[in-house]
Amino acid sequence: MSNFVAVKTGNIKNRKYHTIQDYIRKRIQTGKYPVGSYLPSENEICGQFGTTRTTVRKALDELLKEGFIEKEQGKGSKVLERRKSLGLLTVKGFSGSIDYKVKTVVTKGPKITEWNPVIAFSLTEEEKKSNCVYFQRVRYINDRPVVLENNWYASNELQLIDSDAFIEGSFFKTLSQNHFIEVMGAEQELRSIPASKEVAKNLGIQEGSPILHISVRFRTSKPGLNLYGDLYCNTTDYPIRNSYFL
Amino acid sequence: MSNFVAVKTGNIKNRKYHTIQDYIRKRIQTGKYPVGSYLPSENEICGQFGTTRTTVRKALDELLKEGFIEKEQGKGSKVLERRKSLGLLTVKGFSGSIDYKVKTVVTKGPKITEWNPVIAFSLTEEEKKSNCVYFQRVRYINDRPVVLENNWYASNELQLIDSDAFIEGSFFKTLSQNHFIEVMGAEQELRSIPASKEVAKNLGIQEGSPILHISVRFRTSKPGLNLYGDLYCNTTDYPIRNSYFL
DNA sequence: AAGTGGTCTAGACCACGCG
DNA sequence: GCGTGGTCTAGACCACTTT
Repeated sequence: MSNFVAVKTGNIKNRKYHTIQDYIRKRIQTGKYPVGSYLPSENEICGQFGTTRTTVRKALDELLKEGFIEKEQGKGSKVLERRKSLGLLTVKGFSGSIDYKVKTVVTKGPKITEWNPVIAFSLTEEEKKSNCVYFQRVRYINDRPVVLENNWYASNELQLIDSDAFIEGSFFKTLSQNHFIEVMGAEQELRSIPASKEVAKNLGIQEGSPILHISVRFRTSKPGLNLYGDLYCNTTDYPIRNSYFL
Repeated sequence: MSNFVAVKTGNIKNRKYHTIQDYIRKRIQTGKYPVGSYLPSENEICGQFGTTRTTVRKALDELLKEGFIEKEQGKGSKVLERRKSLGLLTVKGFSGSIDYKVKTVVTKGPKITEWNPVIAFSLTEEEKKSNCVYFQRVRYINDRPVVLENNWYASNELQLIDSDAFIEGSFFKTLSQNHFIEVMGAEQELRSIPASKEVAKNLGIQEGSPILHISVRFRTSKPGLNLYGDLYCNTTDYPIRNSYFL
């Protein structure tokens, strides 16, 4: 009898494992499966959705790839703190180390403006037609400014989010928990350049000293929504780190 | 009856999908499944190994993650050109674009020396005890020197490979095809620094102009073997690119 | 129509972690 | 010893691509 259910499963775009995957992801994003806790066992999930372990495991495998959970044999599937950053460039000391005091200050915006021409990537037609939301942040380590960061996104794709609403100062965390939007990938261009007068002033360094400039486009799970960034990093004391595993 | 076979499958460390995965990977590395060709169909592989599609698909899934193949629904599993570079930093234009003429020249070694203290990562005890193989390369784009690259690895882990033996000038390709060693991941530190006299001379630029310095440790599938790198990049005309997807 | 990969069922035994 | 995730069998139907 339950085979009739099976017949229904192969339907157009109604993949059962997607349903399970989306359900669990949303519960993680809204904190109903808190960070550090364990998901219900695979067999329990089978019961909840009337399916088999093969299908449940496929859903969990996807969440594993997305970085929401990790698996511990003999124990269960644990909800992870943050998404595992795969290849994301991070300032040494940012996120993780306790030896550093980290602070982020929003110095401009968010406000609606025209696109800024410094962006190293070509905008889509839809983005060109739209205005954009812009904001600027300065990141501090041990009370010294280390990164000056400009960000833009198309204002027709996402409302202006006030900086007061940033969860723990993080724009991405806000996107995930309040809008269910996730970062799917990114492209970056890195250059070594002399510091301009404005950058030098913001980072408290000499004009012309070597600065790492990063231009980045983040792609998100919301089609058409990209986040563009323009970062100026003083790497003298805190180099940029990037680790990845296959 | 055939269930008795199932009983045997769960054995210690003899995962059937690993056997299949290793077999296919080795055939790809040695060119028996040439780049661009299609693997035998999943059902054929089932026949060859006396197993079911679930197991074969698990093996192919792993090869997919490792970047050796891609899947095309309705057609088959295709052998990929190179391993998909996940988060690897590459000079814009290197590997892929036809607009650039790329050349690599080995300027020093390979030869056996002492470890160089510039390496930003701490060596393992085994590495400290061993001498190391060192070589230096300069990478050109359109006949202009763009990257000066120093490399080291522990000489007790891998014999000295003569630069003449580098397949297409690539050390990693040589490792894969002749030694079945793959890169499993890497850690990198990036800094923006003024060019030293030696770097300036090698890259044909002014002493003191901003240079991107990358210190990298590649981890390989051979336990204990790491490859260390020390790169100086002139990013004025060719920025460094880094893209990744989840 | 035939062949390929994608999804799914309904079981089974194994290795691991913990009380 | 029991529950958890890890591996595997032996089938089935679906969607996509090509002949």
